[in-house]
Amino acid sequence: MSDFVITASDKHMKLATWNVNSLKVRLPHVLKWLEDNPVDILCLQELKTVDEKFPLAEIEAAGYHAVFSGQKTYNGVAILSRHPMTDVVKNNPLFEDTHQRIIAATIEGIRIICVYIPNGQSLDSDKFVYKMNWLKSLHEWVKAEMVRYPQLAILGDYNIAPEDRDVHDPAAWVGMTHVSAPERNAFRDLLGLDMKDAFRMFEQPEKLFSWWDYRQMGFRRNAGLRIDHILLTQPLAARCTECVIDKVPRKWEQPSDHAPVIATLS
DNA sequence: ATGGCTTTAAACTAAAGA
Repeated sequence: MSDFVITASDKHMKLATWNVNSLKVRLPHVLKWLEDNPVDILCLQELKTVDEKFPLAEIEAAGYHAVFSGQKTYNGVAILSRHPMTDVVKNNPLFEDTHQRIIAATIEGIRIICVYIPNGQSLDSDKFVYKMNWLKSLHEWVKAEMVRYPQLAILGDYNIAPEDRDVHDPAAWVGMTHVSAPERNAFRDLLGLDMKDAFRMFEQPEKLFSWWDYRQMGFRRNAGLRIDHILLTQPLAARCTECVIDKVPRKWEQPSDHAPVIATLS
């Protein structure tokens, strides 16, 4: 009998991430998307609202627990989960930050880290220095967390297109943030902690992105970048059977400029 | 074309995003 007991780590799980670019504006999209895609865990970025205005009642009515870390106007992250969450941590304890860009929780034995990595603005800006310092500190923290939590996933908006094939027009992006060598090295350093980019574990369509510029009909021209990622430690990567980007909500009225990314664990 | 589009906060304009 005990041979057939299903333990938490054997449960089929779907993990997703979505930069919603204002939860106030996009709440109807989030609720509709969860109806169509009842994932176990959804990490959200760019809430752009304070915690007092987080739509907890609506999220709970949809069958989800929620933990969140918001601020006025900018940034803000949340984890929605069908299962209870424990050991919630807001921001990287190794990095003093006035921005709310990280929230972590343990769900069904999996350590989930939801990140909104800084944009960087331009390579010669103070914001780029901030982005690189932020990434360096994230690496240090994740390295330590992996020892405590062998089953660890980092989901979010990385604001890094890891390779040229993740960029609609690599020539047009030369010298821009999101594609520079230091940013790509920082992404590779995270993979170097023995993590897998879930999307690249599988055969994927060419030119599939997770963000498209609002301007100049970026989505219709497929002028996009793949900057939203799900990184998995080996024990989770071994269970990952699929990773997809869902372009459907990008076609809805008044969409976020990002699309959700979903990983399935067996 | 330091433009293009969207959001927020505030105030009829500016900052930030990517």
